[in-house]
Amino acid sequence: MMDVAREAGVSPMTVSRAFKSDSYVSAQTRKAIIEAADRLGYVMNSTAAGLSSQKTGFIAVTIPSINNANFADTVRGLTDGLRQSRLQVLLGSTNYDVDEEERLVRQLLTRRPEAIVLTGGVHTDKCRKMLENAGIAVFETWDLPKDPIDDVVGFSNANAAALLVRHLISTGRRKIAFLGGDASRDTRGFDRRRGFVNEMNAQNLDGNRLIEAGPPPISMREGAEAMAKLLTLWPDTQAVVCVSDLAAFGALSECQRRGVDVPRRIAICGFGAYEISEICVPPITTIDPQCYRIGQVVAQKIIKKIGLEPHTSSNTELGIQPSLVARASTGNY
Amino acid sequence: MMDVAREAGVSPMTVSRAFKSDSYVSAQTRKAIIEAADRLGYVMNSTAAGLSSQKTGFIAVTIPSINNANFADTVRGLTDGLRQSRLQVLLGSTNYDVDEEERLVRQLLTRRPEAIVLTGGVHTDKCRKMLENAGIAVFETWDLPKDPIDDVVGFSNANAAALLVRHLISTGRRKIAFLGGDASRDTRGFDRRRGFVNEMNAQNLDGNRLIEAGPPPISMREGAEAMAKLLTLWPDTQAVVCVSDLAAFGALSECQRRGVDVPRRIAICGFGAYEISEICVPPITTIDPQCYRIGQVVAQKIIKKIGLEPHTSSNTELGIQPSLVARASTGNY
DNA sequence: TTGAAAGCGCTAACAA
DNA sequence: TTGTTAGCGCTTTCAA
Repeated sequence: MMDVAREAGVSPMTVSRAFKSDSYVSAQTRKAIIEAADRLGYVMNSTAAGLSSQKTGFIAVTIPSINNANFADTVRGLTDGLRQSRLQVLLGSTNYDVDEEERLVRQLLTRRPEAIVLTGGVHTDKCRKMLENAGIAVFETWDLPKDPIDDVVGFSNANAAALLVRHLISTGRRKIAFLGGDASRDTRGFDRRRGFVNEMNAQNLDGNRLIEAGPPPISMREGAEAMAKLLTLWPDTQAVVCVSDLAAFGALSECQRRGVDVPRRIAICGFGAYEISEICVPPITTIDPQCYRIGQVVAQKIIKKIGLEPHTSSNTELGIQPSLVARASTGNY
Repeated sequence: MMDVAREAGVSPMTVSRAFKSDSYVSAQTRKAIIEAADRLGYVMNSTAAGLSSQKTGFIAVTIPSINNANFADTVRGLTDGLRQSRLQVLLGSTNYDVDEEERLVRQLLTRRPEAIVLTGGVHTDKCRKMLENAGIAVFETWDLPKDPIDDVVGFSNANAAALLVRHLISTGRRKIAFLGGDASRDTRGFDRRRGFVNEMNAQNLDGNRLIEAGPPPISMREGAEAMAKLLTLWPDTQAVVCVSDLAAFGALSECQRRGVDVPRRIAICGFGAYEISEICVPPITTIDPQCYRIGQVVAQKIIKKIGLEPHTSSNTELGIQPSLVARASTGNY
């Protein structure tokens, strides 16, 4: 920066100002400085800027897996929402594991992000404590935790699953199964199963047709295998709620392979409104959790909060309303 | 850190050492320091550490879209490969746009990453210059640029497409179409099309059956629409090479909707070895570009290079060998 | 194995 | 609108 200042014939401080869009620098001085910087191939050093200003410009984000279109959509919403700001997403993935999440959160906090966005509302005690101590805005998403750390932008996975159950019942099905992972890690998947069981019981139906397809996340292949298991165990099943569209598509493909008619012989629904559920034949009934919108809303809230500093907890939990998308895979019974 | 030092009864320098796994600190001193830090809720400040040591621990990575399982797999391979090191991925997406890439690269370089990993080998002049000036290892991936900036871990998209053409010809097809985006942005998609046309010409076949499905990336829906167009324009087409598995699955779904038999009436192949191509009915012939492996290899190279500093260009371009995965969607002609 | 002094490259605060 | 001074929280270097 000193080199640029010398080249442009100004003080380093003026160079610093020229690189911040808001600061008061005369247009021609700024132009001269930018040109000098270009000539010298100078690129700002955000590390030094962050140390000095105590503002790193980072928004830390944790997702279970980078390989999941739902979470990727939330990150897109967040990134797009922050594009016009000085803020930049710093992303890490937890592999659906709270201990891994704790490690990741610790690592991310060393970067002094100005806010942190978590997927899910279940964390280790240590992790929770670190987050509370960090003195920054904390967002829990994709869930509705009973005792939130700070702010929440999410929805009830249990209620969303119940929506599917009622839809299936309204189309005349009674013998309904749930296909998901084991309850070990994916708490959102577990909540969906809980929502399924509760709603089945509330409707005086048997909520015990549960197929476990291994540790989350469930792949298409595992969905197919689980469907094979289901057809063997309870061949009279009339409908199945799958923990995600990927599992649901796997299940559908297994039916196609076996010549099992969907939806007449068995109805299938998924979760997540992945593109595939819209395009496959028949298209799959699903829940749209509004992934992109979750990210967008978090971005808006962050911009609003980081304006008023230091962090003032305004804590207006925002419920997302997942919507049922009824399609042919649950029609014509 | 001074507070922790006071709490533990040592100097700040000793605390600093205690937090670096390699440094010489007696086991009991370290234990006391870690406990003191825990009591105080202290978390290291990587910003200050980075400024002082001139090592930020960041590896910058650019991908066209976070919403693409192929690139996500490469990022996974990279992240997994760096897990045991002190290095952390700093990810950004370019939206398949070189100008956006330039902006992103500039932003990422302000964070002073110790290496940068790019998707693709086509960049703006300014972007290239910035990268050359940065004095860090630069990796171009998913491509085989003629004039690489530094190091390369990729493959020839054109050759991979030719592989598919030869496969289709070997199964008896002659009237073959290509289904992809317009050539505006996705240079890898464009290279695949080029490889298709060249190979068709080399085999004395008509390489002009090209369907453009809009700006990249091509969604499943656009793949379906493009297939509809293809069946109208050239109804006697015997096979179609799609720019990606997503487009291919869209095309397949359109055939199912119309009762067009795949592979007897028309064969379909894709690109990318996405999970869907393996699970759908019939499974889709594709190219496996070894996404995860690309990331793994880059991680290995980075660890090797960042050891020997400052950056010594060892520049051993590593060719990835994409493999053909022949499946039912191109069988039984 | 531990400590003291200096400084990484920038920005806040104040002055002109 | 521009400049001066001090210091952000660590690590490097050198000494003990």
